[in-house]
Amino acid sequence: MEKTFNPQAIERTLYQNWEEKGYFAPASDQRGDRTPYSIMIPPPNVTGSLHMGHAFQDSIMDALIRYHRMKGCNTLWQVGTDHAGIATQMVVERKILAEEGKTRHDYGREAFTDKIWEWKEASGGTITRQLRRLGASVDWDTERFTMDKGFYAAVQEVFVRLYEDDLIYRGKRLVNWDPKLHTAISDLEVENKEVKGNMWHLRYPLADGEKTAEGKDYIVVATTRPETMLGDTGVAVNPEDERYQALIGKAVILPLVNRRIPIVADEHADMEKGTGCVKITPAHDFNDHEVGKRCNLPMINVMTLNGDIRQQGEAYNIDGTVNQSIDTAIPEAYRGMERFAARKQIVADLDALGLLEKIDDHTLMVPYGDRSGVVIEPLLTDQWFVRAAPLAKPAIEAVEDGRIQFVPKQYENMYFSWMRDIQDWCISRQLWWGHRIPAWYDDAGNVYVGRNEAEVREKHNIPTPVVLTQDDDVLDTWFSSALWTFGTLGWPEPTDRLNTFHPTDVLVTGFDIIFFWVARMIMMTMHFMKDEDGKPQVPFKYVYVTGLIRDEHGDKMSKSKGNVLDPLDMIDGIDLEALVEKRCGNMMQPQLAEKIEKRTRSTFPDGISAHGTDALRYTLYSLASTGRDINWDMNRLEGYRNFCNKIWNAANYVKMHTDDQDCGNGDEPVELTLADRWIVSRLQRVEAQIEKNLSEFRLDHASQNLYDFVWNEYCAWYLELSKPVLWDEHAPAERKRGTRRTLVRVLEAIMRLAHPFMPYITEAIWQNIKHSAGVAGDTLMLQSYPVSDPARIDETAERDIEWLKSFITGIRNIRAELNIGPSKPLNVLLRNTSADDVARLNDNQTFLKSLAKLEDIRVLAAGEEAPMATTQLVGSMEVLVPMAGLIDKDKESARLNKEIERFAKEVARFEGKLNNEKFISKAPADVVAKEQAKLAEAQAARAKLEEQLEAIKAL
RNA sequence: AGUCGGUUAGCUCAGUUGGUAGAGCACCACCUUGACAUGGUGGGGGUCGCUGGUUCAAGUCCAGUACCGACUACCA
Repeated sequence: MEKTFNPQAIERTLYQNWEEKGYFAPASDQRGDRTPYSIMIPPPNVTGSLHMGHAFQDSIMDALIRYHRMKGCNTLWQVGTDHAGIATQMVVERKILAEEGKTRHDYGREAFTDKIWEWKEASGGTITRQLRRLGASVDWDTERFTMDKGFYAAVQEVFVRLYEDDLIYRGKRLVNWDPKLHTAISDLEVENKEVKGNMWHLRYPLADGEKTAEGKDYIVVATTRPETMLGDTGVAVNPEDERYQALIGKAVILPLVNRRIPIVADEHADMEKGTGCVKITPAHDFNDHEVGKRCNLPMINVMTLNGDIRQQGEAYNIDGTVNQSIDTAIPEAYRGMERFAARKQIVADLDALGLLEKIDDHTLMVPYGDRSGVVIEPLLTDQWFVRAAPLAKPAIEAVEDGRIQFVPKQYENMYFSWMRDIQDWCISRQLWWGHRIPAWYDDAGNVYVGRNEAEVREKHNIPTPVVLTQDDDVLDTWFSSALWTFGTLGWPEPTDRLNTFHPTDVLVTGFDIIFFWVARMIMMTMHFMKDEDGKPQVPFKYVYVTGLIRDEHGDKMSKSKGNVLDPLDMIDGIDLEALVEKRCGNMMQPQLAEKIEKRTRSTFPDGISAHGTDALRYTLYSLASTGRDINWDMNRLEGYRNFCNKIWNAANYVKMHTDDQDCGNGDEPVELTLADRWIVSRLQRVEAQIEKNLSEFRLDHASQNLYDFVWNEYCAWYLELSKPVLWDEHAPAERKRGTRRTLVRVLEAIMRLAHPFMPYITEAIWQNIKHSAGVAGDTLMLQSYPVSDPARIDETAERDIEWLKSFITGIRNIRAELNIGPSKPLNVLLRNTSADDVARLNDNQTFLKSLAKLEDIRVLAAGEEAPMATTQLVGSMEVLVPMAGLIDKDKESARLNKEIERFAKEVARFEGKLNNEKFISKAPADVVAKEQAKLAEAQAARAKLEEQLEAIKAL
């Protein structure tokens, strides 16, 4: 082993070896009871790269997988990537525009999708390479892609069956239209942002000479979108509204357009808001659309797919059929105008006509496309939808009755609130990259759905001369990823893999995609996957919802903020210039570069040093608490890098004393010291803690348990306690043998315990010590996970070591207080010793002398006068360090006074409690007894310290 | 507007069924002793957002309140 821990020297070769040997595959391992345990990786975008969120979630999955694999489960971690429709298509479109000045239309559909496949082949490996660096023990043999052949078949099958079950339909509906990307998007892909805008109050003249109650010949409607008035087909007032009772059923003349539109009564109109009159544009507003349905108002579409004003409106009845009776002319002035320009013009024209009552400032929520960043337009188009409510019902029940559990549980609320009010899901996208919808049309516009054209022809008896054309649209990416748990296992074929590994055990994901993915996966899986009794199968038993990793200030990591941290840079390190280039180069908004550069230079003046994968992973585990936001902290990373170093050096020490030595693996007798028995006992406890915390997905606690044990017990105390035994030439062979054996076996157990968290360093060390520890095997990965054995918990040894520790700490305390160097040997005297103290003293002279650097320890004889000394208490025993000439009277008095005060406070607190009648009578007896014992102890301590103070003063 | 989080040491965060507040980093002092200075030893530092209530006992349970945040819906 190298002298200092150097992660880069070990990581790559270890991973390669694991992968080559096939240890990640379920079949590689034949130990244990082989209970299936499976996790499906949330498929990252195929052309993406690993960010902190991936590193976080994948590290958690790897820990769970490695833990269960070591426990002897038949373990599958399914890996794969997502074709990521819009995201990938956009990347390639941008690329060809930048490199060739072409658009996708220059290429044509087929050539363009070929181009994307090329790009996928070229850059698709990045994220999987990075997964390897992270140590992810995924089963590479069965890697999947959401557009591979098998998945394609699964998607077609699902679509066809849902259509046959009347759970998919096509229709002209109002959808969220992205005028830049030219596609419909689902509700979830719309981001509502608060924007400062205006409210325009418009006068609509009444028809037929009608007058309002106030005698005016117009009514006033308020709107934030005046341009849509071109498509108004009514004005609504509340049926209860007395002001307008007389006008219901009458009409207004729509200004500029001069269309006569009715005044209708609908509860949508709020009497409290504005004037109480609302213009109704059923083709351009979701609420108005509903009003249109209720009041049977036609819809007039006045916008193009670009979001410009049409040359001529399109009229539909509310059921979507074409309406030819309405005049859909659009005033010439606005034809072809961009939507926001049209808004300006229309307002100006209304003003000129004296129809603009007033303009108010108004803050409103505006919908933006999450990919394009442009304002979304509600638009009437033909789209495919999934009827969500029937699918949601069993999916809700599965969470209600606990077949699926969210961890932390609070996320169930989020799930329920969305699922119980679920809207139909628009699944068609006007893109080229994705799963093409398996629907065909004939010239008459009839639609046929089937697995392929041949099937469609056969089923519907369509002769060859009839031309069928396939639907141009593709499916929402989330439609295919909703099939991930069973699609990856071979469905629709009834494969062994499906039978063995479905339902999966746990889904690890962020709360941000509960709606996008988790909910839809539950719905789809429960519809298609049934167990032997025909009951719906859930996709997974647990949903472990992680928080989102943010930067050190709690800000979301984003390229435009320049605060993105690349997990690979944590592992391998990066110099400042490279980091600046990475953050500022190739930016969509170059004007931010200067600010980002400045920020980067001040946050990382020396770049980022290499910390290794294990340190990165350990940091992620330690941060994996139940909160929703997780603030990244470089200091923690450094702390855990140090932890790795600590482990490495401890292993060096162990090797130094065990390599080629008799480690008690044969038949020779061994003697176990108190320290040996103690560390074995403590090991059982930490094993139990880790087991419990892993079962509750508290990896933060588990990693903390391990850290405490390794650093504060094994390294800080046990290794020190082993030294006097191993250094002592005269120590009996069986004792040395026992200590060597314990030393190396506990280290070996620690390596197994820690392996799911820090796979590299543990494997590297384990390979070095396995022989001394008396274990065989090619890899730590397939060793059994340590199980706590309650029979090996030794409470006596634990109490004895506590005594020893407080003795040693007491001496160290005196050294620090009196400025006595750690290497200066001391003589100590003991007073007020109990039988236990004497016994412990006799058993542990060597330990005490070595760790506290003592020359002699002697119990004061009865009646013997104690010399001038400074004192520490170990329970009721007094440890005296004679201070011939050393004493600083003032300093020592001050120290004693401080101690006395501390105990006096305690005494007061306990006395107060115990004098409380109610406490005595109501608190449980054991609590009272404990308080009494504490009081007595504090009182005794105070008394002794006071005695000493007197003695000092008397000097 | 609704739902759900958060508010604990200078910073980032733990705190499991109510029983005298913890970690890492930072800080102070001392120490290069035969695993480790990416280290060791000792130490300082918190009226647990605020107000009430339940209880012998509240960071922990209940009610209210302030601030911060997320999500959902809506605002003509």
